[in-house]
Amino acid sequence: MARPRNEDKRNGILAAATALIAEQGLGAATSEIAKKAGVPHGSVFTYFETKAELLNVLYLELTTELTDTVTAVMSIEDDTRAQFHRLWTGWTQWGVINPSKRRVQAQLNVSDQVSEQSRKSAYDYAEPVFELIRRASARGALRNAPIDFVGALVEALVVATTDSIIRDPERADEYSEAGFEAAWQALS
Amino acid sequence: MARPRNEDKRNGILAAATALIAEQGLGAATSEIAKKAGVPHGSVFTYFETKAELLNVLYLELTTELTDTVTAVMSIEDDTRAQFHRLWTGWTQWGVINPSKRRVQAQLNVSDQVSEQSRKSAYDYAEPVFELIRRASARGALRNAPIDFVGALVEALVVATTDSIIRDPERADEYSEAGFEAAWQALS
Amino acid sequence: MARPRNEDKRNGILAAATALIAEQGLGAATSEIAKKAGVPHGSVFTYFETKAELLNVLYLELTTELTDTVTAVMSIEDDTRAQFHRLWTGWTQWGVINPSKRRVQAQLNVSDQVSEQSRKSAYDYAEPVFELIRRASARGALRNAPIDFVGALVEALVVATTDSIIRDPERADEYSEAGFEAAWQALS
Amino acid sequence: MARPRNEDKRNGILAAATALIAEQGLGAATSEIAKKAGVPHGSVFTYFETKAELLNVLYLELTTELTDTVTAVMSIEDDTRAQFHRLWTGWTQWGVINPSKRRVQAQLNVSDQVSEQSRKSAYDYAEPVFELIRRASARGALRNAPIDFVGALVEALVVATTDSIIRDPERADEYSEAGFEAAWQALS
DNA sequence: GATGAATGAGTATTCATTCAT
DNA sequence: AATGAATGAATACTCATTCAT
Repeated sequence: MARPRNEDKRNGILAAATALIAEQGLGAATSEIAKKAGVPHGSVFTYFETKAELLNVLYLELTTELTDTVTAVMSIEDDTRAQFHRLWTGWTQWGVINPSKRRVQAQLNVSDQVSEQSRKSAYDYAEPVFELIRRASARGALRNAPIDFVGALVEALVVATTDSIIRDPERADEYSEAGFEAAWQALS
Repeated sequence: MARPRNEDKRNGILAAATALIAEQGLGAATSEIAKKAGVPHGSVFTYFETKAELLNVLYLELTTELTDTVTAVMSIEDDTRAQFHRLWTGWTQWGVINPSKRRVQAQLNVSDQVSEQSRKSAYDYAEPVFELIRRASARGALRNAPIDFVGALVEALVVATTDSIIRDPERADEYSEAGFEAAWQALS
Repeated sequence: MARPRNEDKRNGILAAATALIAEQGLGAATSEIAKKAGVPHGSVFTYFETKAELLNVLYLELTTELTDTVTAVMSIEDDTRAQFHRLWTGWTQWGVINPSKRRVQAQLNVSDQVSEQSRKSAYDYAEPVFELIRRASARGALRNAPIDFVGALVEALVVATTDSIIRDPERADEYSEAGFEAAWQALS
Repeated sequence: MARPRNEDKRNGILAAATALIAEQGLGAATSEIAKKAGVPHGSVFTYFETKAELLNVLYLELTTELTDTVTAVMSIEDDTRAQFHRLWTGWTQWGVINPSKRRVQAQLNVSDQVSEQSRKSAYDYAEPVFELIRRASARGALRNAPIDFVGALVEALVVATTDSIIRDPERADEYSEAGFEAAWQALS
C-alpha cells in the first residue's frame, strides 16, 4: 500500500478533516471533507482506504506534531523542574494555539475508531516525554507508580488546563502557572 | 385519565442507551436503543422529543447520580483530608463499578449535542463537591485560582485514575491511593 | 354514527383545521389541529372517524357557507344582470374576506381525499346558483352547453378574480368589475 | 472523466414522479417514485437535492412543455382571432392528451412547495402567450386590466374547459368550441 | 365520553464506499 | 491516477389511529 505521492493533497485532506471534525464531530462526512479540501470525493479514498484509516492517520499526525513540539522545547539542558516547566507550557500552548486540533484530539481520544495499535504508536513516540515525567516524579508520591499512570495524570492536568485557557483566554498565564504548580506538587 | 407515562419505560430507554452508547459511541441508533429497551421505536420519541434531548437527559441523569453518590459518602463529618479521601474513592469507584456509565459520560463530555444549559445544571448540582474542593485547596498553590478551574483539575485526575483502574483492575488500590496522594499534594 | 353533541368542539376543530391547512397544506397533522383547537388529540377522532372524513366535512362546510352567502345576496328580486352582479361580488368577496377558507378550498378541490359524493352534495346544494347562471347564459354562446360546464367556467373566473384580488388588494374593485364584465360577456 | 450524469435517468425520475403524483397527489413517496423509475432510492437525490427541488423542476418542465406546445401552434401568421383559436385548442388539447401532466400541474399550482421564483420563471417564459392574449383583449372590456389578470382569466377558462373534457371526453369538441367562444367574448 | 400514551409503518435524506469513465 | 455518479442500507423522526385509564 505504497502511499500515493501527492503529499499536498494528502495534507489538505487531513487539514480539512481537522477543521470539519472540530466543528461537527467525528460524524463529519467524507464528501464534505473532500469539498473543503478542494479534491474530488473519490480522492479521499485513494489517499486513505477507509474513513477509519483517515481518522487513525489524523490521530497519529496530531499526536506526533504535539510530541515534536514539546520535545523540541523541553530538550534544552536544564534542571528537571525547568525542563518540566518548558514541557508544561509547550504542551498547553500547543492546544491553545491549535484549538481545532485540540478538539479533534479530544474526540479521537474517546473514539473506538482509533485502534489500540495507533494509540500504542503514539505512546511509543512520546517516550522522551515520559522520560522527563519519570524524572520529575522520581522522588515524589508517585515514584513507584507505573509511568503510564503518571503520564496519564500529567496529561489530564495539561488538558484540563488547556481547555480552561481556551474557555477563558484572558487568564491564560494564571491558569498555566497555577496548573504547573499543581502538577509539580502532584509529582513531588 | 389517559394512560400515564410509564416511568419504567423511560428508564429502560435510558439504560439501553447507556449500554449501547458505551459499546458503539453516540452514533448508536435510536432504533437499536428501542429494541434493546424492548419498546417500539416510536416510543423513544414519546419520552424524548429528539435524540439530542435523550442525550441531554442521559447526561444529567449520569452526572446527578454521580454527584449524589459522592455527596453521600463525603458528607460525614470529619477533617478535610479524610472527607476529600472519601470524595476521591467514592468518585473513582463509581466509575469503576459503572464502566458503561463512565464511558458514556466521557463521550458526552466532548459532544456538542450536550447543551451549555445541561452542563451548567450539572455544575450547579455539584456545588457541594466544589465546596469541599475549595476547602481542600484553601491553603495550597491553587488557593487563588477560580474554583471551576480547580474543580476541572481534580475531575481530570479522578477520571484519569478511574480509567487507569478500568484498564488494569488488579492495581485498583494502588492507583487509587497514588492518585489520591497526587491530588492532595496538588491542592496543598 | 350519531354526531356527538358538543357543537363548539366540533367547530373548533374545523376552524383549527382551516387555519392550519391554509398554512401547511392538507398534510397538516391531526395532532397539531387538536392542539390549535385546544382539544385532546383523541377527540378529533370522536368527532370525525378519520382524517379523510374531517376533510370531507370541512369541504362541505366551506362550500355550504359560500353557497349560503351568495344565495342570500343574489336572491333579491331584480333583473338577471343585477342578480348576477350581486352573485359575482358576493362570491369574490367571500374569498377575499376569508382567504384561509379560500386557500383550503383550493387544496380540497384538487385532493382525492374528497369523495365524489361530497362533491355531488356540494353541487346539489348550489342548485340556486346554477339556476341563476343558467338564466344569465340562456341567450348567449353557451346556451346549449351543459350547465355543469357553464358553472365550471363561471367558477373558474370567480376564483381567478378572487386570487388576483388577494394578491393585489389595492385594485380589488378594478379586478372585480373587470372580471364581472368579462364573465357577463362570456355568457352573452 | 467520471461517469457523466445520465439524462435518461433524470427524465425517468420526472416521468415516474408525474405518473405517481397524478395518482396519489404530492404526497407520493420518493422511494415509490424511484421504484417506478427503476432507479435506486438514493439516485433520486443525486439528480435532485430535495423532494422540493424535484417538484420545482417538474413544475418548470411541465409549464415549459406546455408553453412550447402552444407557442408552436399559435405562431403561424394569421389574424388574432384565428391565432387565439389555435392557442385555445393547443392549450386544451395538451391537457386532454396529457391528463397526468394536467393533474400534476393542478396540484403544483396550489402547492407552497413551488417557489415564487419558479412561478416567475414560468410566467416569463410564457411571455409570447401573454402577448397574444394582450392583442386579443386590446379592444374589449379588459383592455385596461393588467395583463397578468387577463392571463389568469384565460388560463382559468382553459383549465376549466380541459377538465370538463377530461371528465366527459365524448363532448370534447363541443366544450372546446363553446369554451373558446366564451373566452373570445370575454375578451371582446 | 375524555384523554393522551402507544404504536409501527412510513418518510425524506445521508453517507461511506465502489467503480465506470 | 482522477473524477464524481451510483448505490442501498441506515437514520432520526412523523403520524393517523387505537385503546388503556
